[in-house]
Amino acid sequence: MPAARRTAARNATLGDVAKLAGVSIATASKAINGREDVAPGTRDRVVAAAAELAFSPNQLARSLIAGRTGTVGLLTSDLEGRFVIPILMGAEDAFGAGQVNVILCDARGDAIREQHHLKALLNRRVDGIIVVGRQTDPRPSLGEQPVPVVYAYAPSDDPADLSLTPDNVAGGRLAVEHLLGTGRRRIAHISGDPAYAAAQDRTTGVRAALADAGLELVGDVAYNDWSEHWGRDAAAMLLAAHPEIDGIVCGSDQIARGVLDTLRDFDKRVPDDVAVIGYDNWEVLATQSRPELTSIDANLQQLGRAAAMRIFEAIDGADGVDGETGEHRLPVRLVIRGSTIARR
Amino acid sequence: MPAARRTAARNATLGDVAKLAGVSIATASKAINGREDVAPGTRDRVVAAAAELAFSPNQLARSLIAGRTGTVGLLTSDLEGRFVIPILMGAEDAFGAGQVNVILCDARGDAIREQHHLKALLNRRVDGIIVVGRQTDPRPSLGEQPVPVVYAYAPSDDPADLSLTPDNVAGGRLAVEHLLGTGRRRIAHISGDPAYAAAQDRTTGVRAALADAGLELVGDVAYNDWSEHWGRDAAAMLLAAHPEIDGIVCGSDQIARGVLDTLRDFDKRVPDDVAVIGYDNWEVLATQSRPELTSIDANLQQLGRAAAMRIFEAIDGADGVDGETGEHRLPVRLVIRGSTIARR
DNA sequence: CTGTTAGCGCTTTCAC
DNA sequence: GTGAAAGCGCTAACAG
Repeated sequence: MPAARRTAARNATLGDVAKLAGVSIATASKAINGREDVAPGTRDRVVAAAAELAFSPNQLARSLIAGRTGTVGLLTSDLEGRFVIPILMGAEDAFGAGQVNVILCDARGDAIREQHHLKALLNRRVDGIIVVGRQTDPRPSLGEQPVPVVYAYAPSDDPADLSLTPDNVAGGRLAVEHLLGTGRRRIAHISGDPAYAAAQDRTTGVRAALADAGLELVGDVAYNDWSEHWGRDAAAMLLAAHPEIDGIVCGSDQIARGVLDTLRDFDKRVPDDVAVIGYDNWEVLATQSRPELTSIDANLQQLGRAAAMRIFEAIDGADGVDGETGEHRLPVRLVIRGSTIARR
Repeated sequence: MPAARRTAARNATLGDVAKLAGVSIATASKAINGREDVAPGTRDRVVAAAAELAFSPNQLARSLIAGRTGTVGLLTSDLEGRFVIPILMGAEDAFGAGQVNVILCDARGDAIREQHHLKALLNRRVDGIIVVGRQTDPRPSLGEQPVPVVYAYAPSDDPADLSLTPDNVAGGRLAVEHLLGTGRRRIAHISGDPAYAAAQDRTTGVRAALADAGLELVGDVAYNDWSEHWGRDAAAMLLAAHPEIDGIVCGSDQIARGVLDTLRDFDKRVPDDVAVIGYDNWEVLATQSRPELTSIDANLQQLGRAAAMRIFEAIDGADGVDGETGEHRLPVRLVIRGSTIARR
């Protein structure tokens, strides 16, 4: 039967170490864990024995006693992995390397599968669960659970839950303020599916920033979907109707890529004639266009970090005390590239 | 202190269930696990009690006894998550929903961090480890470990390890055979970093398929990096030197996207004048170009599935028997879109 | 069929 | 300082 490489010898137990060091299991335990009440000489013998046997403490047994596993479940339906990977990296790092491990479960957008995974995670006694949606629209709450649950990227529809989401309103604002800062005044906005909260929020920010400057959008917001195809078509329509446009805020980097294509077809120079700004800072798209795309980054790694920290705060906090609830919007960040400011 | 939603009551234990059902813990265990030797009436009482208490068996305790956790560690440095997510999905599915859970660790390309994660995974007593590289070049072996290790996507540099990689030679072949099938005869090849095994292997396949048809590549293989930028530049150079080209095999979808850009600049119609084929079938790139990209898909989900199955075969197999070793190349697949065959 | 007993590997009192 | 003993939650013999 085909299989993987043969494995090395079975793991040594604390008992093996104790025997080799000539002490009791209890003493070995104390020595290994650096407790004070062990004689220096004994400690050295135990540590040497552990090294010799390549002893590695069984985390299962420890967790069983401690009632804590140091693991977090990440429940997602983000098939692309675009959002979930940075969030996972942030969660892993929340308490320094190797303190927390993440069990990643992909529900593929299926509620049944999500329930299965939820149950599996609880059986494994994860210390908490981070639910990562694939859009920023509210998603069904998991309800009350025996461990803390934090909703990341997509908020829960239950205000009694804690949700951490990127501040899309601020993102829209940031985009427009940057364009205004580069001297643009005739700004249009092309976005994705208007049913998405992300689309609405970003537009709100865009409009607010323009209003603050005494300006309005050129034309209506062009909503449709988040694709490059739509970016191309929408830009063509907008430019035909409003040739004076000198700046375009896009709802996603994909849309922005399409917009760049069309601007090229129209012989418009970017950023000289028209500045373009994307959203998501999806590197593979943003850094490979010509020119490269200025974009809004949602700081997802920090979001993941924050989510993990909230979980352990909830555990460590006084029992029975309500945790923070509601939707918290985390700051986003502008990443400037050549599509808004010409390279020297 | 800000924290997550308050948690529900502590988990019930088997003891709680047994007491409520008026039986011993052992009997409760048997009933819960559907063992035969329990009277139907008793079983019902136990099940009812478990339901009432929302009992969920502590997997830690079970694993401690069984010597198996039903978890697999996924050790990666694929920051994008482009390869690792499909592999993870495959591994999760290897034995039906919820049987296996995956702990995903991102080493960020740092050897120290990788060692930390490896140790953490072993302490958690994962049943095996899948190592996912970010390119198909051989990577350093983890050496002998107490659990089976399978290298996926990137092979190990130690032939004593088991590695599962996509068959890049077959992929190059497949690409050319498809172009030949659409009547192309003057085929060029633009690829990425020639130091990558993937680049060399794909080129080997490309050349072999052409030779089988009594043909040769038009021009030299254009190697540089895997970017859209390079795709644009290389295509411009190739078309200037060889205007007769009617098919281009690209080493990545990113390169292919750049090639499409240049073909447009040169007023070449795709696929009528020139057919273009990408590699990786990265949906966000392949389905959003104009026209959409035909590409080679590495079947990573199947690769992940295979990797997980090998791990459990190694565990279940006779102890002391060597597992299969060496690099195994798994079949890839052609995905046809508009860049090689015109839409009706 | 059911319950008693032992024990997975570890930590933690609490005597000595 | 050190070690014996109890126990985390569960399963697996083995008696009854």
